[in-house]
Amino acid sequence: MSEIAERVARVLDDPENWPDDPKEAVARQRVLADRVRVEPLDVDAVRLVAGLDVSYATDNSALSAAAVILDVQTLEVVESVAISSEPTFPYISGLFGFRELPPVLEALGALRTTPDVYLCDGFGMAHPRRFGVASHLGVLLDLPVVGSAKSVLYGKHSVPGNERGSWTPMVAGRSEVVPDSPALAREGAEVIGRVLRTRAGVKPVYVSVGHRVDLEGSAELVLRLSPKYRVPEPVRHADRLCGEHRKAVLAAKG
DNA sequence: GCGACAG
DNA sequence: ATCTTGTCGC
Repeated sequence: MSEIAERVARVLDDPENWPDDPKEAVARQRVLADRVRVEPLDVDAVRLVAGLDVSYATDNSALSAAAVILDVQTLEVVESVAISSEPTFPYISGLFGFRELPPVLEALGALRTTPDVYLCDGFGMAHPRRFGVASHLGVLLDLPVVGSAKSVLYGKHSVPGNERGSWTPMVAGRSEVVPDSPALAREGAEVIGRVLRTRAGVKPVYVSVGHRVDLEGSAELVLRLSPKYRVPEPVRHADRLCGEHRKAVLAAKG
């Protein structure tokens, strides 16, 4: 059993990690959020990235997770895993991890290749309690995780330029005030993420630090992983795979 | 009290 | 997230 598989087993087996009540879940987030660490990410040193995603039926009857490892240089799939299970926690905005991480962890435990970085479809620190699913996963396993979301949950920002690669900062807070230069220069502006245009003229993605990476490196990595489409390749592959897997399991069950 | 609300 | 036809554009 790999080192990561062992960590996964310990994390899944600890009841403390899986509250069944939203109130307890929020309390748990506040505790774990203190363990989030920002560390430099040397993008040039990254070889393998694992994209993660989850798919589920509207009626909550099934839920599948996929982990797909890609070579950053060639963007070719090195290994992929998909598993299926049932939801154990409801969908509540801000409490994603408690619903999606159990199956994601199961998939990660089945991987035989060890990626350098993990990429989640969701937020890291750009979250009301600075503890989105990417941070949640990162802290549970103490591994480097980057968050890449498709819409905003929390924070304010202005709109980046239309060219691929342009970006604007996401700042903590809920007011209508956008973080223009004076606002950022102002003391106390807390940058929690980055709005990144990965494709010219197309809606941007929202990048944030999950755990043990930094925002600059995370954004650079996401941009490299999105040479053609809005969503970074590892997540696109994982999205497609878990969707197919869920349908296949559904068909098999009848 | 009211509006917002990742996937 | 999922359910889905047609449609606009490179």
